[in-house]
Amino acid sequence: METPQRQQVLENPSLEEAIKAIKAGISRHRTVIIAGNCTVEYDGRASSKLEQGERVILFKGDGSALVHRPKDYSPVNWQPAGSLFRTILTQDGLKIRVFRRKENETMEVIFTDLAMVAVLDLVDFGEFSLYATERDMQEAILFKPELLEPGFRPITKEKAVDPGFIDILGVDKDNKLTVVEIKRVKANKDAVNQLKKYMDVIDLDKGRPVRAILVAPELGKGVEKLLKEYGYEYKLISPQKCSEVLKQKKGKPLTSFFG
Amino acid sequence: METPQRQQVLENPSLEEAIKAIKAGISRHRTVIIAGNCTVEYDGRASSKLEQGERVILFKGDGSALVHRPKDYSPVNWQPAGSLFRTILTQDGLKIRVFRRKENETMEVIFTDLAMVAVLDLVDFGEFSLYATERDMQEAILFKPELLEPGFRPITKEKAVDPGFIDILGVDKDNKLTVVEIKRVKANKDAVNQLKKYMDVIDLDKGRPVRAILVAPELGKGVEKLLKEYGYEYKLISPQKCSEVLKQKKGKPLTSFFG
DNA sequence: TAATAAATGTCGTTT
DNA sequence: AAACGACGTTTATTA
Repeated sequence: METPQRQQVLENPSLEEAIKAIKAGISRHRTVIIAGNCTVEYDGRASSKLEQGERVILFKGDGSALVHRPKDYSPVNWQPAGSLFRTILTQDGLKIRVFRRKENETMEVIFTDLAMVAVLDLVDFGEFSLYATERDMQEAILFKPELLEPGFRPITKEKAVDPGFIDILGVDKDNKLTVVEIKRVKANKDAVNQLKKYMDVIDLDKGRPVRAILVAPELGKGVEKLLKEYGYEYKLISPQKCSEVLKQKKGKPLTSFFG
Repeated sequence: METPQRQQVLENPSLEEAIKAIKAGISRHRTVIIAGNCTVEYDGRASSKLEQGERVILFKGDGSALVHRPKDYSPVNWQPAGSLFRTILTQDGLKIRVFRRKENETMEVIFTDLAMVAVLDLVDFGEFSLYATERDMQEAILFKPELLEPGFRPITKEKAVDPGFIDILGVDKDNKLTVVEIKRVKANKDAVNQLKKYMDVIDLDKGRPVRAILVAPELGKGVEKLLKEYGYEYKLISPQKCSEVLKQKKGKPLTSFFG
């Protein structure tokens, strides 16, 4: 009886050697890394063809797959999680077919030469925390409304109106209704238009003066002018600052979760 | 004198063994794959912290880096091409610092245990061709205008107007000016609004009736209604169909290029 | 360098 | 299942 290995690494294996390890790895939902000469075809929402060349391909236990060339951050071909893998030895080489039912998409990788095959049993329960998202900014302003301006009091968050959701709806020190739109990066004209959509329906509903404030760390070209045209205001707040405020509130950010 | 190896694969190496291979690989712009137990910290536009766990990390010769957990298509942390790597052995473990000057961003991976280190010299000049992009659809309609409707004649493509670029501007069989907006996936309300922005300035400029046609393989909810409100039209064309047409035109798609 | 629009965008949330 | 918006979006194109 064989001892189950936690990992298996093959260097320059034959296709026959490799296929056994790959099939075993995939069926056990291991992480399979293959480096070698291959072609890739994709057919689905679009279609693509990648000619012969040496790449690194990752097959993960959740059914996601990535084809990485020796350059670039983004994979040249891929399929998201939930795909099905089928590995067979053909006369063209070692073929791994990745099928995603949801989008009826297929990606086929055919290896002619293998430099390395690694089958790994990765254990990863590490917590991932991302700080300074737009949600963090919203939370920070709700927790400490004076970040926006003295006397501001939030009424609701994610207030549903016809065109969508108002990030924060509140009243200012003079009890005037105030619509707050938050962007965590430089705000462009679209952000102002989004704000205008909310203002249009708010105006209709109440028929009384309402303030509109765009919150962002920076404004894009022509955005200040556009804000002036509509009579809206701008408040510079950085996501970093909000992150700081949230750290006071609690040890962990909202966006923490467990693997 | 050593024979320069084309690749080096270390299984369960010590940090001391590994660092030599990694440093050599990075300095020669090789593709370096590391699997092992690590923590990751990121600081830049946002910031993040990833606690201990086993992952696969890719470092590419162009300065891109990816941290992949055993699940998910997308990397949990990354840096795009152009980043600088610095590898050092600290008392916390083997630390690889990835710095991107452009955004002033830093990603730090600290390995405490290594399952595998692979340094590969990948050679990849394979041509990549992607079919059925929005650009392909535009080209197809320009090449065979009857795809849109009989008698249609394009005047210009990518016509610059104040809000942006009109995909195709042409005249119909009755010589009426026609604005064509192309979407390669299901068109939503934004597509209609984009079309409206163009129509607003076209109307202003000419003061004569203009047709607006939204081209897409499908319409989202409420889009047909919105089109009717504005008096715009819809023409169903699939990117696949356009791809077919282009194949007639020439052997290769427009979007082919060389590595 | 900044702005704009596309992407096999992906990914979450809500209807 | 579709719609909607955020994303450390990334990427390409153009002014």
